[in-house]
Amino acid sequence: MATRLSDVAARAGVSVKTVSNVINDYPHITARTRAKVEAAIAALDYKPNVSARSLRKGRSDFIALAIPEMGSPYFAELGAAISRAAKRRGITVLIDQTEGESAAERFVLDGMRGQLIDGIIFSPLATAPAKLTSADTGKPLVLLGERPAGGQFDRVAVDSVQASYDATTHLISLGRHRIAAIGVGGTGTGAVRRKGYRKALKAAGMAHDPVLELAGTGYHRLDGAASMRELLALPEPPDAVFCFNDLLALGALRTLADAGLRVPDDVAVVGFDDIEDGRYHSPSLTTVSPDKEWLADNAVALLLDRIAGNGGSTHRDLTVPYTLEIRESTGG
Amino acid sequence: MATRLSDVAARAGVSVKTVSNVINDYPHITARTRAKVEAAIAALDYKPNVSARSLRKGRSDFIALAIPEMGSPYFAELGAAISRAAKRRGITVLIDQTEGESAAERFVLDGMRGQLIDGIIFSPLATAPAKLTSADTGKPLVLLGERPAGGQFDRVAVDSVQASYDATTHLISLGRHRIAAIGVGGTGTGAVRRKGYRKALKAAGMAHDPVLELAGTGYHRLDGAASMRELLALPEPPDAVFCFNDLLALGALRTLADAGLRVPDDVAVVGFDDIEDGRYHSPSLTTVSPDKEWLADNAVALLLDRIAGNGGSTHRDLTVPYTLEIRESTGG
DNA sequence: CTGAAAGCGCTTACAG
DNA sequence: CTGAAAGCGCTTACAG
Repeated sequence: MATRLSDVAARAGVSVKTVSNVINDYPHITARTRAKVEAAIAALDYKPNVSARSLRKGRSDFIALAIPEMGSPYFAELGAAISRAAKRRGITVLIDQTEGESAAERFVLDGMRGQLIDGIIFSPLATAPAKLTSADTGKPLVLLGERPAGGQFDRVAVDSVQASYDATTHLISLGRHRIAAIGVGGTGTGAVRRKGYRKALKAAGMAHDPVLELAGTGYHRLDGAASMRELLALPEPPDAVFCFNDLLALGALRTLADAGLRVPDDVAVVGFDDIEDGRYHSPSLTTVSPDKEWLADNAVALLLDRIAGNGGSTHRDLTVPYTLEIRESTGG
Repeated sequence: MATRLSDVAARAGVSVKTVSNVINDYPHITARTRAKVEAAIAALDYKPNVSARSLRKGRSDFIALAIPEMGSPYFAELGAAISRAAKRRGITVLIDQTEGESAAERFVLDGMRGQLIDGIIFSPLATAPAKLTSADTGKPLVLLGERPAGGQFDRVAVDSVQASYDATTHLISLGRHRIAAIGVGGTGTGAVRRKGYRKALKAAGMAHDPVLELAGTGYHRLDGAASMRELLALPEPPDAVFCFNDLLALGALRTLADAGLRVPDDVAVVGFDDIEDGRYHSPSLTTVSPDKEWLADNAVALLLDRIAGNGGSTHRDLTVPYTLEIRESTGG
C-alpha cells in the first residue's frame, strides 16, 4: 500500500488538515510545524495521489494540446515549447494527435478523457473553427492559428495576412515577376496566406495568375515536391515561389534540385514556420519565423486565466510576433 | 454539475452496478438492458469521471513516455507512433521531456506525477541505464535504446552494433578508405555504434584512426556541422563519414555543401534513424532505418504485459528490425 | 492552528 | 441480474 496523507500526519504528529495545508502552501503554518511535516513526507517518500486530489477539487492541472500531428516538425517544436511553458506553471500537457480527422477533433472538443482535463489548446485542421460553438465543449479552449471572422474563443496566432504580404513583398523586391504560391486552398491557412500573397502582388501593381496558385493535398514535403513539378511543367514557369509552410518549401527545393535549377538564381523560395530543417538545408531557407516561445507561453497563460474564471465573455485575440528570416534560398 | 453514473441509472431505471457493468463490458447483461442503459448514456451525454475511476481501481490507463526532447525529429516520430499504438489499446500516453537532464530523468523514475501513471517507457540519455535499479521506480518500466550489460528491465532496441557494422561495411564496399565516424563518446549510443564501426573496419582489414572519430557535444545538426568542419581541416580528410544519427549527418552535409565538396563523389555520408528530413534532402540520405511502428507497438505491448503482472523476473529484450536504406548520399 | 467528518464519482464485494 | 453500502485518498467547511 502506498503511503497516504494520514500516514504522514500520524508520523508528524499533526492532523491531516495540517499536512494538506503544508502541501498546498496555505499560510498560517509555523515554521516548526512545516519542518516536522516535511521531514515526515521525506521519510515516508510520500507522493500525493493526483486522482484523489482532482476528484475532490474538480481540477486536475492537466490541459490537452490537440494538434494534427506531432511528427510534423512545426507541431513538434510547438508541442515542446507548450509543454515547457505549462510545466513552469505546474501544469501537465496531454498531447493529442487528431491527424486532421473531424472525428478525432470532435472527440477532443467533446471534453475528451472524461472530465480529466481542465482546458484545451486546440490547433484545428479539419474542423472549421467558425463552426465551433461553446456548446461543443464544456471546457475553456484556446485556439491556435487562423480563424475566420466571428469566432468565439480566445486565440493566439500570427497575423498570417501581414506575414504573407511581407514574404511576397520580399520576393518582389528581388525583382521577381512570376511569383507562385504553394499551399492555397481550404478556408484556413491556405485562404488567409493567399490573401496576403495577393495583396502584396496587387500593391506592386502585379496581377495574380491562378495558374501559379497551387493547392496540393496537404502541407508535407511530398505535396511541395509535387506542386513544384507542376509549376516547372508550365509553359512559363515561375521565378519565385512562396510556400505556405517550410515543409512544402523543402519539398519544392528538392524538386528544383532534381531539375538542375539553381536557387535562388533561377527560382527563389520562401517558406513559413522557421523549423530547424530549413536553417540547415542547402540552400538555407528564407522563412517567416513566428516567435514560438512567445506563442507557447501566451497560449498557456491565456488558457489558465480562462480556467481561473477570468475573461468573461470577451474573446481575446493575441498576435504572435514574427520576423522574416532572409537566408540563401532568396539570396540572403 | 456533470451527470454521474447514478443519474444514468435513475434514467434507465436500473442500478448503478448495472450501468457500470455496461460501461465496462461485463458479461451477463441482456441486450435489452444494455440498450436501455446506452440510450440513457446518450441522452444525458454521460462521460465517466476518470479520476474517480482510477482512484478506485488503482489503475489509470495512463503511461508515461520519457524522451530527451520531442522537438527532435526522431523522438517526435517515435512519440507519434507510440501514442498511436497506445491509443489502439485504450491507453493514453503522457509525454515528458527530460531534456537529457539527470534531475528530470530521476523525477520520471521516481514515479512522477504521484501515482497517476501505470508504467513508463523510458529513453534515457543522462542516466546510465546500468545504474538503474528496480528500487528507483515502483512502476513497470520499458527501456528504449542502448543498454550496457547487466540491465534489469525489459527493453526494446535495434541491434546497434550490427546496424553500425552494416552501415560501415556499405561504405567500405564503395571502395572508401578513410571512413570517419561522428557521434562517438559516452557509454550509450556513441559507444555501441562505434563498436560496430570499428568491427567493420577490422573485418575489412582496415585500422581505425582515432583522429577520424569525432565526439562532439550532442546529436544535433549543429554538432554534425562542427565535427565535419574539424574533419575537413585534417591533413588527410575522410572520403566517407558514418554519422551516428541523421541529424548529425544533415549537419555534416551542410558543411560539405558550404565547402563545395560533392556528395557522394568526394565524401559519402551515412546516417542512422531514417527521419523524414533525410529522405527529402538533396542529396537524399543513406541511413539505417529502424522499423518505428514495430518498435512502438512492441514497447507498448511489453509494458502493458508487465503492468498486467506478467513477465516475472525475466528481463525481456526485443530486437527491432531495421534495413539499410541506400540513397544518394552514398550513390544509391 | 487542531480534529472529526463529509463527500468528490466511481468499482466492487456482499447478500439477495 | 439488482440494491445497498463500503471505500479509494484527498480537500474542505465546521466547530473548536
